[in-house]
Amino acid sequence: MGRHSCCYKQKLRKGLWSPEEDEKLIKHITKFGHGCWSSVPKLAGLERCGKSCRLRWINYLRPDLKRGTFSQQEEKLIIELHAVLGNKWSQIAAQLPGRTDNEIKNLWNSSIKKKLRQRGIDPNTHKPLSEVIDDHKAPSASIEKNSQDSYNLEEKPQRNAVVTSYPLIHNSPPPTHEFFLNRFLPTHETNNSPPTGLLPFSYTQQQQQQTQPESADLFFNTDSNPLLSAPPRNQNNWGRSSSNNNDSNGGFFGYHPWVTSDGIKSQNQIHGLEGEQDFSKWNDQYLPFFMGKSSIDSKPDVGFGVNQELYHGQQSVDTYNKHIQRITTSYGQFS
DNA sequence: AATGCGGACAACCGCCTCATC
DNA sequence: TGATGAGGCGGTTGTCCGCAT
Repeated sequence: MGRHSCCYKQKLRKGLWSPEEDEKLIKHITKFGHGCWSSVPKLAGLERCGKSCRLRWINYLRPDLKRGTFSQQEEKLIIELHAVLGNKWSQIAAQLPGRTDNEIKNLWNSSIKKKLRQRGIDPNTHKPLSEVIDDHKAPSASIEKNSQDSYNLEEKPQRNAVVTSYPLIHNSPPPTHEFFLNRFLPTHETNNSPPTGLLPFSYTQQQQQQTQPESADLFFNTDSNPLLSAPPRNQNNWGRSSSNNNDSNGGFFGYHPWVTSDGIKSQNQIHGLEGEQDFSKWNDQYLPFFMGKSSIDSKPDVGFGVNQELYHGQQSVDTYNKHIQRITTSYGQFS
Protein backbone atom coordinates (compact mmCIF):
# COMPACT_ATOMS: atom_id res chain seq x y z
CA MET A 1 0.00 0.00 0.00
CA GLY A 2 2.80 2.41 0.59
CA ARG A 3 2.74 5.60 2.50
CA HIS A 4 -0.28 7.57 3.47
CA SER A 5 -0.87 10.56 1.31
CA CYS A 6 -0.60 12.78 4.35
CA CYS A 7 2.98 11.72 4.80
CA TYR A 8 3.93 13.38 1.53
CA LYS A 9 2.54 16.71 2.54
CA GLN A 10 5.00 19.31 3.51
CA LYS A 11 4.86 21.69 6.44
CA LEU A 12 3.46 19.07 8.75
CA ARG A 13 4.90 19.14 12.19
CA LYS A 14 6.63 16.09 13.57
CA GLY A 15 8.03 15.16 16.90
CA LEU A 16 6.73 15.87 20.35
CA TRP A 17 3.38 17.49 20.81
CA SER A 18 3.15 20.86 22.49
CA PRO A 19 0.57 21.57 25.19
CA GLU A 20 -1.14 23.94 22.76
CA GLU A 21 -1.49 21.19 20.19
CA ASP A 22 -2.82 18.83 22.81
CA GLU A 23 -5.36 21.39 23.85
CA LYS A 24 -6.53 21.92 20.30
CA LEU A 25 -6.92 18.21 19.72
CA ILE A 26 -8.75 17.63 22.99
CA LYS A 27 -11.08 20.53 22.37
CA HIS A 28 -11.87 19.37 18.90
CA ILE A 29 -12.47 15.74 19.75
CA THR A 30 -14.49 16.35 22.87
CA LYS A 31 -16.67 18.70 20.89
CA PHE A 32 -17.03 16.90 17.59
CA GLY A 33 -15.54 13.46 17.99
CA HIS A 34 -12.75 12.46 15.70
CA GLY A 35 -14.85 11.34 12.74
CA CYS A 36 -12.43 10.79 9.91
CA TRP A 37 -8.98 11.14 11.37
CA SER A 38 -7.56 12.56 8.19
CA SER A 39 -9.87 15.53 8.52
CA VAL A 40 -9.09 16.15 12.17
CA PRO A 41 -5.90 18.19 11.73
CA LYS A 42 -7.56 20.65 9.41
CA LEU A 43 -10.69 21.00 11.50
CA ALA A 44 -8.72 21.26 14.72
CA GLY A 45 -6.21 23.71 13.29
CA LEU A 46 -3.25 21.43 13.64
CA GLU A 47 -0.28 21.04 11.35
CA ARG A 48 -0.12 17.33 11.87
CA CYS A 49 -1.17 14.35 9.82
CA GLY A 50 -4.32 12.53 10.85
CA LYS A 51 -2.40 9.50 11.82
CA SER A 52 -0.30 11.47 14.23
CA CYS A 53 -3.46 12.95 15.77
CA ARG A 54 -4.99 9.52 16.13
CA LEU A 55 -1.90 8.16 17.82
CA ARG A 56 -1.61 11.10 20.14
CA TRP A 57 -5.23 10.74 21.20
CA ILE A 58 -5.18 6.99 21.61
CA ASN A 59 -1.88 6.75 23.43
CA TYR A 60 -1.89 9.89 25.48
CA LEU A 61 -4.95 12.11 25.53
CA ARG A 62 -7.85 9.68 25.91
CA PRO A 63 -9.60 10.34 29.20
CA ASP A 64 -9.81 6.67 30.13
CA LEU A 65 -6.09 6.08 30.25
CA LYS A 66 -4.73 4.93 33.54
CA ARG A 67 -1.06 5.87 33.20
CA GLY A 68 1.38 5.45 36.01
CA THR A 69 3.52 2.45 36.70
CA PHE A 70 2.29 -1.03 36.06
CA SER A 71 1.34 -3.10 39.04
CA GLN A 72 2.89 -6.49 39.59
CA GLN A 73 -0.47 -8.06 38.78
CA GLU A 74 -0.58 -6.22 35.50
CA GLU A 75 2.92 -7.33 34.62
CA LYS A 76 2.05 -10.92 35.37
CA LEU A 77 -1.04 -10.69 33.26
CA ILE A 78 0.92 -9.22 30.39
CA ILE A 79 3.36 -12.09 30.54
CA GLU A 80 0.60 -14.65 30.70
CA LEU A 81 -1.22 -13.10 27.78
CA HIS A 82 2.00 -12.79 25.84
CA ALA A 83 2.59 -16.49 26.29
CA VAL A 84 -0.71 -17.11 24.55
CA LEU A 85 -0.98 -14.24 22.11
CA GLY A 86 2.62 -13.40 21.34
CA ASN A 87 3.34 -9.85 20.24
CA LYS A 88 -0.32 -9.03 19.73
CA TRP A 89 -0.04 -5.90 21.79
CA SER A 90 -3.43 -4.55 20.94
CA GLN A 91 -5.09 -7.78 22.01
CA ILE A 92 -3.08 -7.81 25.21
CA ALA A 93 -3.95 -4.19 25.85
CA ALA A 94 -7.62 -5.01 25.43
CA GLN A 95 -7.39 -7.06 28.61
CA LEU A 96 -5.71 -4.33 30.63
CA PRO A 97 -8.10 -1.52 31.44
CA GLY A 98 -6.68 1.90 30.72
CA ARG A 99 -3.49 0.65 29.16
CA THR A 100 -2.45 1.13 25.55
CA ASP A 101 -0.74 -1.29 23.26
CA ASN A 102 2.14 1.13 22.91
CA GLU A 103 2.56 1.37 26.65
CA ILE A 104 2.55 -2.40 27.04
CA LYS A 105 4.92 -2.85 24.13
CA ASN A 106 7.33 -0.38 25.68
CA LEU A 107 7.11 -2.08 29.03
CA TRP A 108 7.77 -5.43 27.44
CA ASN A 109 10.76 -4.28 25.45
CA SER A 110 12.33 -2.14 28.12
CA SER A 111 11.62 -4.05 31.27
CA ILE A 112 9.82 -7.37 31.22
CA LYS A 113 12.06 -8.96 28.61
CA LYS A 114 15.06 -8.26 30.72
CA LYS A 115 13.46 -9.48 33.90
CA LEU A 116 12.44 -12.73 32.28
CA ARG A 117 15.91 -13.32 30.95
CA GLN A 118 17.30 -12.66 34.41
CA ARG A 119 15.02 -15.36 35.65
CA GLY A 120 16.24 -17.69 32.95
CA ILE A 121 13.10 -17.53 30.86
CA ASP A 122 13.20 -16.90 27.17
CA PRO A 123 10.80 -14.00 26.56
CA ASN A 124 9.91 -15.22 23.10
CA THR A 125 9.07 -18.81 23.85
CA HIS A 126 8.38 -18.49 27.58
CA LYS A 127 10.47 -21.57 28.09
CA PRO A 128 13.53 -21.87 30.23
CA LEU A 129 16.53 -20.59 28.34
CA SER A 130 18.23 -23.94 28.73
CA GLU A 131 15.47 -25.51 26.68
CA VAL A 132 15.65 -22.85 24.03
CA ILE A 133 19.35 -23.50 23.63
CA ASP A 134 18.75 -27.20 23.26
CA ASP A 135 15.42 -27.03 21.59
CA HIS A 136 15.38 -30.64 20.56
CA LYS A 137 15.03 -31.78 24.11
CA ALA A 138 11.52 -32.27 25.35
CA PRO A 139 10.66 -30.66 28.65
CA SER A 140 12.65 -32.79 30.95
CA ALA A 141 12.05 -34.32 34.30
CA SER A 142 14.30 -31.69 35.73
CA ILE A 143 11.44 -29.28 35.49
CA GLU A 144 10.21 -28.80 38.95
CA LYS A 145 6.48 -28.87 39.03
CA ASN A 146 5.91 -27.00 42.22
CA SER A 147 7.47 -23.77 41.22
CA GLN A 148 4.24 -21.90 40.77
CA ASP A 149 5.51 -18.41 40.44
CA SER A 150 8.44 -18.02 38.17
CA TYR A 151 6.64 -14.97 36.79
CA ASN A 152 6.85 -13.21 40.08
CA LEU A 153 9.06 -10.42 38.89
CA GLU A 154 9.22 -8.84 42.26
CA GLU A 155 11.52 -11.54 43.50
CA LYS A 156 15.07 -11.13 42.45
CA PRO A 157 16.61 -14.18 40.85
CA GLN A 158 18.88 -16.07 43.13
CA ARG A 159 22.47 -16.37 42.18
CA ASN A 160 23.12 -19.67 40.47
CA ALA A 161 19.45 -20.43 40.60
CA VAL A 162 18.45 -23.19 38.27
CA VAL A 163 15.35 -22.44 36.32
CA THR A 164 13.19 -25.34 37.09
CA SER A 165 9.73 -24.53 36.00
CA TYR A 166 7.62 -24.11 33.00
CA PRO A 167 6.37 -20.64 33.65
CA LEU A 168 2.77 -21.21 32.74
CA ILE A 169 2.14 -24.77 31.92
CA HIS A 170 3.54 -26.85 34.66
CA ASN A 171 2.25 -30.36 34.65
CA SER A 172 -0.79 -29.73 32.53
CA PRO A 173 -1.30 -29.74 28.83
CA PRO A 174 -1.52 -26.36 27.19
CA PRO A 175 -4.95 -24.82 27.38
CA THR A 176 -7.16 -25.69 24.51
CA HIS A 177 -8.57 -23.27 22.00
CA GLU A 178 -11.95 -23.89 23.52
CA PHE A 179 -10.71 -22.90 26.91
CA PHE A 180 -9.27 -19.69 25.63
CA LEU A 181 -12.32 -18.89 23.59
CA ASN A 182 -14.49 -19.40 26.60
CA ARG A 183 -12.45 -16.83 28.38
CA PHE A 184 -12.90 -14.27 25.67
CA LEU A 185 -16.36 -14.83 24.36
CA PRO A 186 -19.34 -12.99 25.72
CA THR A 187 -21.80 -15.08 27.59
CA HIS A 188 -24.64 -14.72 25.16
CA GLU A 189 -22.97 -16.48 22.31
CA THR A 190 -25.37 -19.36 22.26
CA ASN A 191 -28.55 -17.38 22.00
CA ASN A 192 -29.87 -14.39 20.18
CA SER A 193 -29.74 -11.90 22.96
CA PRO A 194 -27.89 -8.68 22.23
CA PRO A 195 -24.17 -8.72 22.68
CA THR A 196 -22.73 -7.34 25.83
CA GLY A 197 -19.47 -6.58 24.15
CA LEU A 198 -16.31 -8.48 24.59
CA LEU A 199 -15.81 -7.87 28.23
CA PRO A 200 -12.57 -9.05 29.70
CA PHE A 201 -13.08 -12.74 30.10
CA SER A 202 -16.71 -13.67 30.06
CA TYR A 203 -18.40 -14.45 33.27
CA THR A 204 -21.55 -16.20 34.23
CA GLN A 205 -22.73 -17.43 37.57
CA GLN A 206 -22.85 -20.91 36.17
CA GLN A 207 -19.24 -20.72 35.25
CA GLN A 208 -18.39 -19.54 38.67
CA GLN A 209 -20.08 -22.54 40.17
CA GLN A 210 -18.36 -24.95 37.88
CA THR A 211 -15.06 -26.42 38.73
CA GLN A 212 -12.46 -24.86 36.55
CA PRO A 213 -10.32 -27.18 34.53
CA GLU A 214 -6.83 -27.57 35.83
CA SER A 215 -5.29 -25.67 33.00
CA ALA A 216 -7.60 -22.79 33.64
CA ASP A 217 -6.48 -22.59 37.22
CA LEU A 218 -2.92 -22.52 36.16
CA PHE A 219 -3.50 -20.07 33.43
CA PHE A 220 -5.84 -17.58 34.94
CA ASN A 221 -5.80 -18.06 38.60
CA THR A 222 -8.67 -15.85 39.57
CA ASP A 223 -7.76 -16.08 43.21
CA SER A 224 -4.43 -14.50 42.70
CA ASN A 225 -5.24 -12.36 39.73
CA PRO A 226 -7.77 -9.66 40.50
CA LEU A 227 -7.90 -8.59 36.90
CA LEU A 228 -9.47 -11.90 36.13
CA SER A 229 -11.62 -12.18 39.16
CA ALA A 230 -15.31 -12.61 38.70
CA PRO A 231 -17.57 -10.18 40.50
CA PRO A 232 -19.36 -11.39 43.58
CA ARG A 233 -22.64 -13.11 42.96
CA ASN A 234 -25.67 -10.84 42.62
CA GLN A 235 -23.50 -7.85 42.05
CA ASN A 236 -24.70 -6.00 39.03
CA ASN A 237 -21.51 -4.49 37.84
CA TRP A 238 -18.01 -5.51 37.08
CA GLY A 239 -15.99 -4.74 40.13
CA ARG A 240 -13.29 -2.24 39.70
CA SER A 241 -10.19 -4.23 39.29
CA SER A 242 -7.86 -4.08 42.20
CA SER A 243 -5.10 -3.16 39.84
CA ASN A 244 -6.68 0.24 39.91
CA ASN A 245 -5.84 0.70 43.52
CA ASN A 246 -3.80 3.73 42.82
CA ASP A 247 -6.20 5.15 40.37
CA SER A 248 -8.82 7.28 41.98
CA ASN A 249 -10.74 7.61 38.76
CA GLY A 250 -10.94 3.92 38.15
CA GLY A 251 -10.58 4.10 34.40
CA PHE A 252 -13.27 3.73 31.84
CA PHE A 253 -12.74 0.08 31.23
CA GLY A 254 -12.13 -0.71 34.84
CA TYR A 255 -15.75 -1.33 35.50
CA HIS A 256 -18.93 -1.29 33.57
CA PRO A 257 -21.93 -0.19 35.57
CA TRP A 258 -24.24 -0.51 32.60
CA VAL A 259 -23.47 -4.11 31.96
CA THR A 260 -25.05 -6.79 34.02
CA SER A 261 -24.53 -10.48 33.88
CA ASP A 262 -27.91 -10.58 32.17
CA GLY A 263 -27.25 -8.01 29.53
CA ILE A 264 -27.44 -4.29 29.19
CA LYS A 265 -28.84 -1.62 31.40
CA SER A 266 -31.28 0.87 30.00
CA GLN A 267 -30.14 4.30 28.98
CA ASN A 268 -31.87 5.69 32.05
CA GLN A 269 -29.97 3.30 34.19
CA ILE A 270 -26.81 4.26 32.41
CA HIS A 271 -27.34 7.94 32.95
CA GLY A 272 -28.69 7.45 36.43
CA LEU A 273 -25.61 5.46 37.19
CA GLU A 274 -26.98 4.31 40.45
CA GLY A 275 -24.57 6.08 42.66
CA GLU A 276 -21.50 5.61 40.54
CA GLN A 277 -20.27 9.10 41.10
CA ASP A 278 -16.86 8.71 39.59
CA PHE A 279 -18.33 7.52 36.39
CA SER A 280 -21.06 10.12 36.50
CA LYS A 281 -18.50 12.88 36.45
CA TRP A 282 -16.74 11.29 33.57
CA ASN A 283 -20.01 10.62 31.88
CA ASP A 284 -21.07 14.24 31.67
CA GLN A 285 -17.99 15.19 29.81
CA TYR A 286 -17.18 12.25 27.66
CA LEU A 287 -20.00 9.78 27.34
CA PRO A 288 -21.63 11.38 24.31
CA PHE A 289 -18.36 11.19 22.56
CA PHE A 290 -17.64 7.63 23.54
CA MET A 291 -21.09 6.65 22.42
CA GLY A 292 -20.00 7.62 18.96
CA LYS A 293 -22.40 10.55 18.73
CA SER A 294 -20.05 12.49 16.61
CA SER A 295 -21.55 15.37 14.76
CA ILE A 296 -19.10 14.77 11.98
CA ASP A 297 -19.50 11.11 11.45
CA SER A 298 -22.40 9.05 12.61
CA LYS A 299 -20.50 5.83 12.26
CA PRO A 300 -19.60 4.22 15.52
CA ASP A 301 -16.22 5.26 16.69
CA VAL A 302 -13.53 2.74 16.74
CA GLY A 303 -10.51 2.58 18.89
CA PHE A 304 -12.04 2.89 22.33
CA GLY A 305 -12.50 -0.77 22.98
CA VAL A 306 -15.42 -2.87 22.06
CA ASN A 307 -17.59 -2.07 25.03
CA GLN A 308 -18.89 1.07 23.43
CA GLU A 309 -20.52 -1.17 20.86
CA LEU A 310 -23.24 -1.67 23.37
CA TYR A 311 -24.86 1.40 21.97
CA HIS A 312 -24.84 0.68 18.33
CA GLY A 313 -27.63 -1.72 17.57
CA GLN A 314 -27.22 -3.76 14.43
CA GLN A 315 -23.83 -2.29 13.81
CA SER A 316 -22.67 -3.55 17.15
CA VAL A 317 -23.84 -7.01 16.19
CA ASP A 318 -21.89 -6.79 12.97
CA THR A 319 -18.80 -5.63 14.73
CA TYR A 320 -19.30 -8.27 17.34
CA ASN A 321 -19.48 -10.90 14.62
CA LYS A 322 -16.25 -9.56 13.26
CA HIS A 323 -14.62 -10.01 16.63
CA ILE A 324 -15.87 -13.54 16.79
CA GLN A 325 -14.56 -14.18 13.32
CA ARG A 326 -11.19 -12.74 14.24
CA ILE A 327 -10.95 -14.84 17.35
CA THR A 328 -12.09 -17.90 15.48
CA THR A 329 -9.43 -17.29 12.89
CA SER A 330 -6.82 -17.03 15.57
CA TYR A 331 -7.87 -19.86 17.79
CA GLY A 332 -9.84 -22.18 15.61
CA GLN A 333 -13.50 -22.90 15.24
CA PHE A 334 -15.58 -23.50 18.31
CA SER A 335 -18.79 -25.36 18.60
C1' DA B 1 30.73 20.34 36.21
C1' DA B 2 30.96 17.47 32.19
C1' DT B 3 30.17 13.32 30.06
C1' DG B 4 28.41 8.82 29.07
C1' DC B 5 25.03 5.41 29.73
C1' DG B 6 20.74 3.22 30.24
C1' DG B 7 15.78 3.25 31.21
C1' DA B 8 11.33 4.95 30.13
C1' DC B 9 8.36 6.73 27.15
C1' DA B 10 6.62 9.19 22.97
C1' DA B 11 6.29 9.18 18.25
C1' DC B 12 7.27 7.70 13.59
C1' DC B 13 7.56 4.25 9.83
C1' DG B 14 6.06 0.75 6.99
C1' DC B 15 3.03 -2.74 6.19
C1' DC B 16 -1.52 -5.01 6.33
C1' DT B 17 -6.52 -5.22 6.14
C1' DC B 18 -10.76 -3.52 4.95
C1' DA B 19 -14.21 -0.51 2.91
C1' DT B 20 -15.44 2.14 -0.89
C1' DC B 21 -15.59 3.54 -5.53
C1' DT C 1 -12.29 -6.57 -9.95
C1' DG C 2 -8.62 -3.60 -9.25
C1' DA C 3 -7.28 0.97 -7.35
C1' DT C 4 -7.32 3.87 -3.62
C1' DG C 5 -7.81 5.81 0.96
C1' DA C 6 -8.13 5.23 5.83
C1' DG C 7 -7.55 2.85 10.12
C1' DG C 8 -4.91 -0.24 12.72
C1' DC C 9 -0.88 -2.69 14.22
C1' DG C 10 3.89 -4.03 15.36
C1' DG C 11 8.64 -2.73 14.93
C1' DT C 12 11.81 0.75 15.43
C1' DT C 13 13.78 5.15 16.42
C1' DG C 14 14.09 9.50 18.87
C1' DT C 15 14.04 12.16 23.03
C1' DC C 16 14.25 13.14 27.73
C1' DC C 17 15.96 12.44 32.20
C1' DG C 18 18.24 10.45 36.12
C1' DC C 19 22.30 8.38 37.64
C1' DA C 20 27.09 6.94 37.79
C1' DT C 21 31.71 8.01 36.77
